Order: sequence, then structure tokens, then C-alpha cells
Amino acid sequence: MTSPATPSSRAAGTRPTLELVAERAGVSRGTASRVLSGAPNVSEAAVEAVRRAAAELRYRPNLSARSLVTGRTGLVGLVVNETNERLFSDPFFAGIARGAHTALAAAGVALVLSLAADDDERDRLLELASTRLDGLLVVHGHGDAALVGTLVSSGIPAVYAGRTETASRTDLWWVDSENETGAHEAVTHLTLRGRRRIATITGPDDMRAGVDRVAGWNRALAEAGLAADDALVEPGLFSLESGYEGMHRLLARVPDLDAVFAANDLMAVGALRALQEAGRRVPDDVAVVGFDDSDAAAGAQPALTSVSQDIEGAGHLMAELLLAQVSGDAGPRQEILPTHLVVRGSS
Amino acid sequence: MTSPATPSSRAAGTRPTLELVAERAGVSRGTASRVLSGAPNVSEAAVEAVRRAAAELRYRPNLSARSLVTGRTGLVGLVVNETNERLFSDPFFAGIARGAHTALAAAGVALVLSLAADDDERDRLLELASTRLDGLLVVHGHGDAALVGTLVSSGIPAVYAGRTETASRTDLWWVDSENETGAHEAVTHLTLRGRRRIATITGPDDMRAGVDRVAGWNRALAEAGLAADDALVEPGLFSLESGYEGMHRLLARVPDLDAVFAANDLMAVGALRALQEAGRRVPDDVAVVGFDDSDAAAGAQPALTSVSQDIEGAGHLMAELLLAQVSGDAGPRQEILPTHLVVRGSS
DNA sequence: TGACCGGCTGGGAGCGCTCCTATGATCGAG
DNA sequence: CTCGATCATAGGAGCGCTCCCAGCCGGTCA
Repeated sequence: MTSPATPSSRAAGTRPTLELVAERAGVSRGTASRVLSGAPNVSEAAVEAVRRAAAELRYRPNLSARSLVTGRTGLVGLVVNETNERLFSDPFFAGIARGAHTALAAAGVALVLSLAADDDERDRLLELASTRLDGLLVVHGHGDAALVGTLVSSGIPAVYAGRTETASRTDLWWVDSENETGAHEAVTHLTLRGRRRIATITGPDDMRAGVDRVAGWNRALAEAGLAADDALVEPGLFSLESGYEGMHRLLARVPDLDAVFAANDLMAVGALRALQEAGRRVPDDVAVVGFDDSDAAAGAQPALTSVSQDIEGAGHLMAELLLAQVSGDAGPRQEILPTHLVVRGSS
Repeated sequence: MTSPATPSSRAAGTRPTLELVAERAGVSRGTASRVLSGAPNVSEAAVEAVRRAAAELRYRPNLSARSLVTGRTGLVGLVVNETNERLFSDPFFAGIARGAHTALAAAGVALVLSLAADDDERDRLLELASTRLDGLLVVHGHGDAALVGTLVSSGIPAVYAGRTETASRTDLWWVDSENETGAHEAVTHLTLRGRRRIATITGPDDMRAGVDRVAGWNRALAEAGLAADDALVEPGLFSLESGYEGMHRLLARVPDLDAVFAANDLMAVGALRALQEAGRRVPDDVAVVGFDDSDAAAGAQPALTSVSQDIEGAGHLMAELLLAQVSGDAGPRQEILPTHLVVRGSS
């Protein structure tokens, strides 16, 4: 039975089928199927016999055969519209992946890594999705309009990590964070500590998360009676370099600033570096606050105050929404997850 | 034909089958199958007709049905024996994934993300692999003996990223880098520049890559007639913190050291930070060399001299080996990829 | 001219499973 | 004691595809 694992043994040693299990258990194929899929109306004796036979034979159902009749593959795509050098260094993606993996594994669904950075990969994705995937979890960067359009018209169930304009489309399923509220809390924290010239380094303006965070910054300043002049707004790209360079430009333009709110941690770390180069002490001269509460925030020097969001929870939720959608639940659903501020040494 | 994408439209609008394509093309199912799978001995007229019919109907083969008869799923697992917080921040993993993805996509094979950090996930992996995956690409951390054992006895085709002791097993398929040679080149570079007290921060000693890199350091010192006393060897864990703390310990123990070779870039960056805190100038007082040539190396200040390996190429190669293994190629094959030194400001 | 061979084709068999229907067994109510 | 209801079961049908075999056709050789 337990033949040594030669390369060919896997192909040669025919795997036990349901038929075989049924025979050994002394029941019919139908009954065996019912037992293994947990259907009701099976006698306890039959359940017991089938279970034992399956265990003895080390039976594993052939999922291709099952898929063929059920129309479900038990496979979900994790779509990434981004070159993956960037992708994998993004803690956001890692969190989504882990959260989704946990939720899906519990449902016996596996994650297929699907890159969609260029047209070629996008075609391949569609091909894959149309025949082999039950649905898609989409984590995208900017400039994803084409991808979203394609996916929508293909009719494949999908849930988006609402970091782009999709987060305003109520015809889609998505999960997003309270970007505006989180940013508002961060900046209010700064005003309460007496900061008066609070600049911001934004995300790309084609990414919803970026836009919302600027809005939160804006509202917090307004509430504190502070001016939010354009000079205080420096566009960034969510990358370390853009934070670094943006900070240098801000210092040149607004020498008397006493705080910066960066729309993510990577940019905040870049800003930190620029400030240190410019001889500004953090937080004494300039306070810095980031967003995401990533490892980079905790590891920075000084440790970075940052807006924390439960990214893994978001991944989990995305997976659950997708499973619901796949099993036919009605209407698009959107979820917005709360954030909270983690105060550290930089502010 | 292009019905609006209602949730149900996908299930309701039955997808075209091969039968339908054949009918439209005026040939039999068998001929249509032959055309679409590129088999020989089909008339040009038939090829043309089937191709057109398939295109007109937007036909996509049902891969479950195909798998059922061929026994191949066209799915390969990317197995990661590691908590994935760490995983995703590891440029090594990202490179392997991208390289493998490219090679596999060309063969119409998709990558399934399979975490195997704990026993639970390992069980699930086996379940998945035994029925749904054609093979596995294994990227593992340390302490993977159990995983490897399980995989070997399961007889599932697998190729390992040879970063652990698997890289010495000639009964397995794996791809590895010239760790010893690379380290040797790096350290020789330091001795040629006149460095005399060259310390090293190692990787975990249960990871082959770490051990080999220490060996290269050792050989280079011996060739230069320098002592490689134990005080110069500081154990690390491939993490930034361990590099940082290790460097502090080295400075306390060997105050007159004038160079450090870190077994990866993350640790080198940590060492850089520790040196700066201690007031040592890099490279004037102490030269630093890393390994991997990751983004962290290029982005560090000063930019890090590092041993470059073609990780993406390794991923590509792993995928090709796996495809070969799956299609029945003989005997385990192992490949070792070259490295080369990239000299930057830190040395 | 007839036997033969090669290229091309049609369609049956069957992959392993789930779904469905028909049937038999059991039981309480009338 | 009979009858309908309820439950457990067996096994056929069929998912969409690939593989294989038999049959057809036209051309070539003796």
C-alpha cells in the first residue's frame, strides 16, 4: 500500500476512487458521496463504514471531477495590478494575502497568484478566471481603470481592496478603510499638541486612499482654525523616495513648518530621512505622522506615530464577501473598516 | 451574446462546449479537440474552420474536464514554510515568485499560494497537493526538515529553492546560488582594498546559504593570510534587527575591526545603522558588504556593496525544472547559479 | 487493376464525481 | 391489517473533455 515514492508511482499507482471506497464500505457510490459531502439522511452505520473505508484507503476526492459537475473550482485569484517588485514589499498586500488565505482555507478554497501588470498578463488572467477561478480578490495600484472595466464586463465575481476610485462605485463589492477619519484623527492629534504649520505629503491623486487622506487633513486643519494653503500640500507616490524628495521640497517652500502628515509610512520614513539631513530634530522641531502602522513605522528612528488599520482583517473580510458573492448572495456590498491612531516618538 | 453582467448570468448563460464549436465548424468533436490542442494530422480547412468557430463563440475549454481525463491540473503550488509577514518583505521570495510566474505562465500553468507555516497549513497543503496540484515550488525558511520529509514521502514532484540543508541532498531537485563563491569574492574584494580585520555577521546555522557564506568568508581570509578568529564571527538571523544588534556586539568585542561582511542585505543595513550610531564612518572607518543585492542595498546610505544573484532567474529555472519533472524527466537535477559582486559606496 | 498504405475523420468509451429518480424498508395511524 | 408517509439507499445519467480505434478516402506500387 505504502509504496516508496518513485517518480512514476504517482501516475502508476492508481488512486482510490469513490467507487472503491463505496465498495469497501459495502454501500453504493451515491451513499458514499453523501457521507463525504456531509449530506443529511444517511444512516449512522453507513457514515461510519464510509469514513473508515476512506481513511483506510487514504482516499482523496478528485477535485477536477467534482468541479466538472458542480461548476465550482474552489480556486480564487489574488489579482495584483502592479509590478511585483513593489507588490511584495508592500505590507498592505502581505496583510491582505494572509487574511484572505486564512478565511479561504477554512472554506477549502485556495488562492491563485495572478499578476496583471501588463496587457499580456491581463489577457491570461481573463482566460484563467473565465474557466478556472470562482472569483477574484483584486489588490490594485493606480491606473487600474482598464483592469476594472475588463473584469466588470466579464461578469466574474470580484471583491476589490478599495484603494482606488473603485471605492466610490456602489455597483462593485469592495472593502476599504476609514481613510478620511483616520487622517483626521492623526492631524487633530498634531493640532492638539500645539502644531500650527502642518504640511502633508499625499498619495497619488488617482488613488482613492490618497485623496481621502488629504480630505481628512483638510478637515482637521479647518476645525482647528488653521490655514490649509496649497504650499503645505506636496504630492507623493506612496514610495520612500517620493517622501524623501517631497520633504526636501516642503522644507524649501515652507521653512517654518512644524509637522508633516504623510499619507503612508514609507513616505513618512523618507520624510524622516530628509528632515534629519536638513538638521531638523524630530519631534522637537518637526513632528511626523504616517499611515498604515507598518513594520517600517515601528522600526523607524524615532518610531513613527501612525494610523493603524487592520489590513489582515480587511483581507479576511474581502474573502468572506467573495465567498458570499460566489454563492449567489444579493447585491454589491461594501464594507469600511475603522482605523485608530498609534502614538509613538515622532510626534 | 454580450449580456450585462448580472450575478446569475454567468451560471445561466451556459458556456459553449467543444461539441458546439465542432458543430459550428462542421467537424466532429474529436477533430475540434485535435485542432485546439495542436495535434498533428488535421487538414488545413478543418483547422481554419475550428479556429474561427471557437473565436466566434468565445470558446474557453473547461479545464476541469480536461484535467479529469489528462490527470494534469495545470496548477503548481508555491509553498512557503514561513510566517508571511516575513515572507513578503523578503526580496528573495518576491524574485522567485516573479521568475516562476513568468516561466509557468508561458506554459499555461498557474501558481497557487500555499502557506505551510504550521501543522494545520501543512496538512491542508498535502490535501491540496495530492489532488489538485501538479507539483510544488518550495521556498522555505529554517527548520523545514519536517516539511521536506512529508513532501518527499508523498511523492509529489517538487523543486526546492536550496536555501537550507536540502541543497546538499542529491535525491531532490533544487536550485541554489554560489553562496560560497559569492562570499569569497566579496571578502576578497575587502582584503584587496587593504582591510585587515574583517568580521562577519552570519545567517542562521540551520540554513545552508548562511553556512556556505561563512565558509566563503573563511576561505578568503585564509587566502589573504588573515586570521579568522571566532571573535570575528557574529551569528545573525537574516533580519535587520539581528544585523543591528550583532554589529553592536562586534564593535564591543573587536573595536579595531575595519570591515564587515553580512550574509544578507537586511543585516548589512542593520549593521550600517549600528555603525553610524557608534560614530564609525562608512566606508572610511569600516567597510560594509552585504549579500543579495536587493533594493535595500541600493537604497541604503551609503549605498551598499553587495553580492548579486539572479533570483528571478532562479525562480524561472525552478519552474522549468518542475515542469520537466512533472512531465516525467529522469532523475533529480540540481542547478547552481552564479553570483557577482556589485561594488558601491560602502566599501 | 487490385492490394496496400498513409493521412484524416467520426464517434464511442470513459475519466470520477454529484445529482436525481426510483425503489425498498420501516413505521405509526386509522 | 392496510395504507400512506418517511427515510435510507442504489444506481443511471451526465458534466466536457481526451484518447483511441475503426473506417474512409486518395494515391502509389507491382
